[in-house]
Amino acid sequence: MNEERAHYIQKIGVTFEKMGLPPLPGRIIGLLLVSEPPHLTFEEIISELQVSKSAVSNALKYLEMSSIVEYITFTGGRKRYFRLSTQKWSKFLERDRENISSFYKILQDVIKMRSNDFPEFNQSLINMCKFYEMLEEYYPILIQKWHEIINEPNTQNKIQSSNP
Amino acid sequence: MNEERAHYIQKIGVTFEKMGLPPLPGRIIGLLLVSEPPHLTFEEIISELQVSKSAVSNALKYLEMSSIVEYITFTGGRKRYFRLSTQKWSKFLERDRENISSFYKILQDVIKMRSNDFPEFNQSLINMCKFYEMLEEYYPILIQKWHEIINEPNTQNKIQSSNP
DNA sequence: TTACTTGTTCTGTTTTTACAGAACCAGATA
DNA sequence: TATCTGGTTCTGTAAAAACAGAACAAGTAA
Repeated sequence: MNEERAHYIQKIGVTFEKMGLPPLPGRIIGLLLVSEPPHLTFEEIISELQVSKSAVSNALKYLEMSSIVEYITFTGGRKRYFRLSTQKWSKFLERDRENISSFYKILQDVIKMRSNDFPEFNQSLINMCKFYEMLEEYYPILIQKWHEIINEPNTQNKIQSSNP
Repeated sequence: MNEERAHYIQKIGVTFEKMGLPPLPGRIIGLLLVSEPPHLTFEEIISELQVSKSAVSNALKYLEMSSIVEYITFTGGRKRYFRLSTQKWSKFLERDRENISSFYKILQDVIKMRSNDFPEFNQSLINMCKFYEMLEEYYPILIQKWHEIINEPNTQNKIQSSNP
């Protein structure tokens, strides 16, 4: 575990904490991002991050439920290799959107509940609503566009990495 | 404090908790959304939510720093009336985007750090990056569009609320 | 069968968070 | 000046979160 790696794992960890994940899941994401290979065993995670089995077990359970991590097994082996689930990545992104969308629904209810005694405030709530409407409208388009871009065969193999 | 109001305050509170806010700030947002008038004094917040002065003081400090709540004073009075800062609302939204953007920067660094030994994984990281690039590109456009929509004078006064 | 590998689950501890209560303080008022 | 109003800050506490360590379980190998 060299300095730079440890630094990134740390940094990625706090970034994901800010996004609402517990600390260890955040650091596991960091570890799996910088690891070569990008799949690690249970024990490797423990020894790299110096945490207990139980903590790792719970953190991995959390990450699997959140569609962030999955595991694979190699030929016949019972041992699991955990890795970032890049396929389901967009599913994870959607979690934020669910919060947004649930707040949007609440806002609509609130607007209906309110009297007309404070029209300025009501209007600003309506304006907020409009923003979320736009978000709901454009987000699926964005996802769609993204799938188009990453499936373009001519860019598919343009892998750029500085280390040879 | 009637049933329906209390229910919404609760619901809004948990929604904002999921978005990373502490419980009381979340409930204060809920309270200020359903209150008529939409501005309340320090004491009113205390008596409505049945919490301590210190808790409210800290929660309001937190909400002001987050650009969610501001206060106004009426003619000469020393008393502050706290309300949702609907002007700065988009600033609050931007906080999420800052997390996203900081993760995007990390991702770019990680891609540079990695060897070419696992090109498939590297490619999926690059694809993730592309999604964030798109987000960074379209979000400001969305904000811009939103401002255009809410400033259209013909829709400005179309206030629709069910209660007369 | 025993024993080992690969985790999981349970129990307890440490740390952090959220809040209460009281002391405190600054400006307005009497 | 003292006193009241409108908060803030300090100190302590209860509850929750994050984790460690040990016991446990399920499959594999010997």
